Amino acid sequence: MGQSRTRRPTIIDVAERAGVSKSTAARALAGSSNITDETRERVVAAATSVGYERNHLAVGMRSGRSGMLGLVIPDITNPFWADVARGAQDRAARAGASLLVFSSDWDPEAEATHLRTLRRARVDGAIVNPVSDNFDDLDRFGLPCVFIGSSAERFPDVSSVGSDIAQAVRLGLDHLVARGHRAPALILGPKSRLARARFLRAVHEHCVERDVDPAILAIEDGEYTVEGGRQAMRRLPNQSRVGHLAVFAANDMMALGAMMAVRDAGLDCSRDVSVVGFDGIPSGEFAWPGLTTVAKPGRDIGERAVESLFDEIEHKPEHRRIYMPCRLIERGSLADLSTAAPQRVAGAGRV
Amino acid sequence: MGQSRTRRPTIIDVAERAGVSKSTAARALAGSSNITDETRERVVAAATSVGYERNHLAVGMRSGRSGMLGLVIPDITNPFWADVARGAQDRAARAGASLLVFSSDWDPEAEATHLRTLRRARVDGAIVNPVSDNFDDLDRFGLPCVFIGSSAERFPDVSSVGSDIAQAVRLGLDHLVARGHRAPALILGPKSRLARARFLRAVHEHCVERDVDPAILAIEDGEYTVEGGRQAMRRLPNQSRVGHLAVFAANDMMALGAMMAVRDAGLDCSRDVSVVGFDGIPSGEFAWPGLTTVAKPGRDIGERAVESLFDEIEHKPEHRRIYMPCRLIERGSLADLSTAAPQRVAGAGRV
DNA sequence: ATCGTCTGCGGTAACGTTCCCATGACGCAG
DNA sequence: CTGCGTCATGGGAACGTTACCGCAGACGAT
Repeated sequence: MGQSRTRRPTIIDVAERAGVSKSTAARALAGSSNITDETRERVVAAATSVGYERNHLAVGMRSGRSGMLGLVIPDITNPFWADVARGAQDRAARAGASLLVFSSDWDPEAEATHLRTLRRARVDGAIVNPVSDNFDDLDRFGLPCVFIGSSAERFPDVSSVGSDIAQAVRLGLDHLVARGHRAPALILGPKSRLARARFLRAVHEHCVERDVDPAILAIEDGEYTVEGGRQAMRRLPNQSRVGHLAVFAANDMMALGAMMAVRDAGLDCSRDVSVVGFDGIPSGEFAWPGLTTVAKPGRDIGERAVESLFDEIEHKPEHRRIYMPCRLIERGSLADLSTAAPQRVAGAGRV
Repeated sequence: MGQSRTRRPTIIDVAERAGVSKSTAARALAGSSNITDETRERVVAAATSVGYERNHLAVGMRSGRSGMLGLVIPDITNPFWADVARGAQDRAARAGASLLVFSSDWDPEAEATHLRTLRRARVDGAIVNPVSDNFDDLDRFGLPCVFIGSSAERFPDVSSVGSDIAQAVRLGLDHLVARGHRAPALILGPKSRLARARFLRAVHEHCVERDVDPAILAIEDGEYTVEGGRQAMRRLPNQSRVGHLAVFAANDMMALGAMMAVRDAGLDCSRDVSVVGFDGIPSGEFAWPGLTTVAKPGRDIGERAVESLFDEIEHKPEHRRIYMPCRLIERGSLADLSTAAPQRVAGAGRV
């Protein structure tokens, strides 16, 4: 309504008002060297009185630093990634930087487009969950860069932050074993994804330590979606062999889909089938039964990624790989077979 | 790895390479007037060969337009708001603009801080879900601005985009009535929120049209959270009076909380109690039973908000209020009493 | 008293872009 | 042949900021 559509005041307006040169005004506002207290106060007073606000574009132009960071994630609509974005945004804001967020939709082309946009916007650096497998595309960023997620492993020369999948798998399996499920079936992501391989490797190691032959584990693949989990569950050998089927899914969405498949089949989750997920998305809390899952610290990952990115921008050339610990969230989707009358599975002992 | 850490090429580099002046290079790259085809081609070739990319900071500085927009929402972690952000981001990208996203956490102070940050970043405009009730704070933006959400009603002089709550309530109530629930209880948000009043008004109108006295509706308030819904549900007069309790919640999170309270009480949702939500968040799909809800078009709202913001920036001074239609998502949380043997409620007729 | 040094401040250039104006070449009409 | 209009191009300024350099005055030391 009443807001005057006039030009925003510049440092020159401030200088004139304070009766000094713009150099002096700039120095006073920068807070630094060789200024009389009296002058500084006059400048500061003038600045607030005209409502001066430093123009970041001009600063960026002069300094070569825009004070902006980019974040490219597969899907801001997925609560896990939103959590990452949230952490990154907070951490950036604390350092006085702003965050440009883009969703790549798992599309390498969209990813490339967004990265070009970020470069043009002159962001100081970017955090990317690489969807593309193409090293050349990524190498040509010409931008300080930090990767998120397992696929980052593909690019050994770029700093990365991710969750500690080995520890997470261990957490999930320990819990399963403690509840009497010694050889759970696995629902994994597409074979093309590196995360799948890492998950599987961790499972194998855990099995070997427990003298369980990993080969006996039933495995189904699917897309990282509800529908993918649902279909994978349907393909899983049903519990003809064992009295109770336990499933460890590599993703909460898939786990929820698996639970739906269980219901579709007229069975009961946790009585007939146990499900453990991986991610820690809020939907798992509202499912019935609540989804027991291994939660990734999305927010922390976002924060650490920004910190790593700052290091990268400062040319501290220590490319690092950071793995954040996950934690188990126990809800109702896992049956406790350990205290119940031992069934075939629980009593199977070492296979 | 091998990327050279050299200076990014400027238009002057392009000009030199093409053997023309920077003015000519600029004209050629702008695609416009009075350029020989031959020169233009030479410049374009030079540009691609040195990998030139226009510096948006410099453009912004020269033109006074940064090509960036701001979005301030309560919580990016909430899927509904993430959806809004997604729509806004897409629409902005289509117009060649970038989006700065901030979460205010329902905190007026954080909101003010973020708006200051946006002003300093020299965004061309901002989309805000106003948390603050303080008109002065908001008026002093000095930024082209579009509001989202019901609270925007408080500020009649600012364009706004929101969901059509009247239509949404009608949709929900029509569905409830069609299923035989003539007088559902309501779980609403805090009295301070304008959205509550609008919701309630729409309910009243609907009741009056059906010759139902609105006063007979049981109403409980709560925070817009799962816990808020859970507690509100507990306070609701239980079904001593009526055989079956139907609840219309003003928010999906509250609806999910209500469903949890039903389970806590040892009752069954949809057999003993029906619940209808409002928002359309994904969690409602995975709850059991699936949450029947009125879904807001978050993504569309984000897109339209950006379009309105562009109008605002162009100084088209038609402050407008846009209400987007909602749609019903039918899942399992609502019992159908219309076909079943009419119970007391269904048979109650007009009260 | 003179010289050197230090301190506070002003002038100016530079970041990369675009826009306005000037300049020179060329064609065409008088 | 001259004058004028048109068109492609070049030169320069401006956007707002900061860093560097230089200058003037003050003050201590010789």
